[in-house]
Amino acid sequence: MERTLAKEARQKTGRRVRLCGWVHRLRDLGNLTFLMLRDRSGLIQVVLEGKDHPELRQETVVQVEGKVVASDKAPDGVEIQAAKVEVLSAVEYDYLPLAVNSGVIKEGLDTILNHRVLSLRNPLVHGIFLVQQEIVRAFREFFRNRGFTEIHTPKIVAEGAEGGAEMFPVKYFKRRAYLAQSPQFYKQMMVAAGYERVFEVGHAYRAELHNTKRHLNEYISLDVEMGFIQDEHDLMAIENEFLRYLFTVLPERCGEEFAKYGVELTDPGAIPELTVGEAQALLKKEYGKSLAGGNIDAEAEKLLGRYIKAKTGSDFLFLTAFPVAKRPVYAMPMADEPALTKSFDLLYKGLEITTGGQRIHSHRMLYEKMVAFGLNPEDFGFYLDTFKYGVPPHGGFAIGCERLTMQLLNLANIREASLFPRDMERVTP
RNA sequence: GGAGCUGUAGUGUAGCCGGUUUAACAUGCCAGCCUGUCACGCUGGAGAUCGCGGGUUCGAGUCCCGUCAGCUCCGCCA
Repeated sequence: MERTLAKEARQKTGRRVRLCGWVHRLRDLGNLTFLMLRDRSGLIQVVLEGKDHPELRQETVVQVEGKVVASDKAPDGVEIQAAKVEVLSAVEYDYLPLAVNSGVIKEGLDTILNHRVLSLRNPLVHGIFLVQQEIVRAFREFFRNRGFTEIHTPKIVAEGAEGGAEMFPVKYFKRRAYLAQSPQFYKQMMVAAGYERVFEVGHAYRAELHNTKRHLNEYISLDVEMGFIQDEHDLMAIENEFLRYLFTVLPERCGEEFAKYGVELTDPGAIPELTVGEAQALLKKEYGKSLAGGNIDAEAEKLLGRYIKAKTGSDFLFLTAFPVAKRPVYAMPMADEPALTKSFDLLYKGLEITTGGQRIHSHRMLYEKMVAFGLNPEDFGFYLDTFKYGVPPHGGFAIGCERLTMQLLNLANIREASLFPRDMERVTP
């Protein structure tokens, strides 16, 4: 008999089916036992009559055969009257280290992460990665539909995009290499290679000594780079469009998950913008907070997020016109204001989820910038050489996938949005 | 790199200005009863050398030092 998923049982009411899954919960009433069966599609109630069952415990892997019956007394109006229950795989634990079947997560983050396979079985935790999957899927769909090519760039690299201090060194045969902190150089090179528009879903590695609820040392970067732009506003426009698409598609594809997290997604509309200068003036005026040249710290991000939400109703805010000193060497300076760059950040609920901007496409300008930044152009040979052969005006941005997931679901810690987070202390599981 | 906080059954917490219990509560676990549960209920039971090491003291889960682990924040960033 073909396997039926919990979700599909309803369509087979009156028929005999075979279901497979885990014992989510047992309610033993003596001569009657209710078994909640969990599979990848969800939960369904199985009714076992009599006392004669195989040894069932929570999380035992079982196969059930029985008739699908519609019943007002069943949790979802449908249940399985079991004729046969078979243990496919027994459990051997003394205690479950965490509650797989609770509606709320009471365990601490450490317990959740140490027992990741079990915590991911909890439907609430499970849902986080269904949402994340849909974010990535929507990202791919959206950009493919606009003529972007999906690329895969190396994660073992020779030099960093912003220096070398925050990179993980790798012993690479007889020399030293690093884990890529960003696909920056390579995605620009793919624009130059004639693909014009590229995107990548890939890991980025940061050896920063940070230990906060919004930082990981390994994270998924949703990268975009496109050629033949007018300026950074083209990039902001397409990111804005992507977010509107995402917010349309997510409720359709994982509305249940958002409901569980009590989140309602509404069209972000046109995202408001402030220059860094305007934002600083506003922070000074509204909150008496002064910041050093071009700096927007974490507290400022939160305040701006709150302010914009109150003023415009938007959860998003673009910050633009960052000073040269606050941006990497490849950031395009403004023609009429060379101390500022054509770059932007995107805040979502008071947290930076994107950095982007127009890049320098002139070989000479880039070379001179590197010298001005105290970098040795020879260290960037293959990247710098690219610009000798005709690179269109271009730019791009990157979205932190875990950060977006976290903010969408209002998670308290970014580690919850990573299957197996890597932070300063954690390399296992 | 800097700063602060926490560590008590499987899990989540209480107890913490030294002595009142055999360290409490919830949940989970085990056993028994129950044919409509849905966080099932009821009865009974097991489960903690209070992270580890040292010190102060007549006496330490409680105070001090060290150590390990975790969390949070700053800088930096997605």
